[in-house]
Amino acid sequence: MKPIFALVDCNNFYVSCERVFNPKLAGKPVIVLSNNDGCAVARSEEAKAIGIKMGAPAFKIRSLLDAHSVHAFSSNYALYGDMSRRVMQTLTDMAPSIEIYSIDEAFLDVSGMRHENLTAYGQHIRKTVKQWTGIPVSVGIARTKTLAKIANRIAKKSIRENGVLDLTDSPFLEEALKRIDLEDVWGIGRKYAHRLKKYGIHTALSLAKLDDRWIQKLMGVNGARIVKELQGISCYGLDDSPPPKKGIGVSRTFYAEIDKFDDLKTAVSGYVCRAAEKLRAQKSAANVMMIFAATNRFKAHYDFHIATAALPVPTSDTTEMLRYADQCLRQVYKEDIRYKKAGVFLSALVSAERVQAGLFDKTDRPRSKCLMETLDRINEKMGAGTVRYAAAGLASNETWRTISRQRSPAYTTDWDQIPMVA
DNA sequence: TCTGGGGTCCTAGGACCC
DNA sequence: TCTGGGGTCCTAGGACCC
Repeated sequence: MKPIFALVDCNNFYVSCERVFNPKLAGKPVIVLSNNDGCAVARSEEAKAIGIKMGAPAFKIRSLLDAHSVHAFSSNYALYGDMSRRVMQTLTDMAPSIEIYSIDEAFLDVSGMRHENLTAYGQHIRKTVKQWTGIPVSVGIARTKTLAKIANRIAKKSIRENGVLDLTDSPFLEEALKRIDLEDVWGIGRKYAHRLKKYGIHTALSLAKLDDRWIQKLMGVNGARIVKELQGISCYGLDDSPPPKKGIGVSRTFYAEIDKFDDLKTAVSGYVCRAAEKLRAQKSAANVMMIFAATNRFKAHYDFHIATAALPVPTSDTTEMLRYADQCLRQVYKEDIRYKKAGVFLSALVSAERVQAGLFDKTDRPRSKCLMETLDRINEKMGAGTVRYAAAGLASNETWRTISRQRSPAYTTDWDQIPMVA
């Protein structure tokens, strides 16, 4: 049976989350900013219409924001993560199988519904998600994931489609492909679009008509797959149980630059604690740790230094990882450098259950495992950071820490911040 | 003054082996 | 002086995604 995919994509997701709890924002220009209130990472339609670009630095669009009274929010990941879970749960209940592709997108396998009216089904999804979560979504339906992406894009932009477009065996498929620019095709970024345009290829339609071997030479197997997908031949199936991550990283840009070792160590220790938590959450242990620190990449002299530690036994123990992080950081750190960003990468991950103890290992592993489990359980129940390592700093007023001047309340994840209905 | 964070996959080339 | 062929594994870098 040839597959059919539906791509459900939340409209301007972070902005929509803010609007659910603040209805006065409807119809007004709204943006959500990245960490340190740095760049615009989500924009309402009104904000896009004003000319605010994705990723625009806040300081460069300041006058635009003021002139149009744009509502700008700091990122509220606790809120967006929780709203995402609600949307995904709703979709899970409505489809035979689902692949959660990102925080605001999911592919559904709708092959079994091919005799039904898929447009009506799409409308049903839209209505239900909106009703149960308050989040508006668009639905694109097609024979391949790449085509479903395209259908979704058109559904979102075209008023006539009313948020849903089914391109399955559609006579309008060619017309749709003609309307899609190269760089809007899933898997074609700026670089490849530029290269293809030199050969006179400008739309998804001209891409779909390319010769197999020719595109393979230019873009490798991925390019050949994209072309096939555009032709309606499915190369990417539905992946409903994504494998554990192969690497885990935590990094931040500081609000103010750091030049003291102790401050840098406090910052990095915090990131290591968070990375170890993520590692344990997916039941993995790491063989390799990398610590890096860098200066401001927008200044003339850019410095980036990284040190690697091979962990003798794969571990997810925070205490142990903090020790190695300290060693690495001593190799990285230099006086008289003003650091703007630092982070940790954990790689060569293995399943925590299959860790072999080293011959000369002196660590009491069962004991440390028990401690970590207790720590994670308390923090899950009582809120993140209830119990934490002193190494990561107890003060929250250091000048380098990430700031969020315009953060909305944690409406759905904190009892003290739940909206009241009077 | 002020510019995010976290991932994936593929490929080419080097090291090494028989 | 002459200097094969084929395979695997690993790594760095490039390109992409949200």
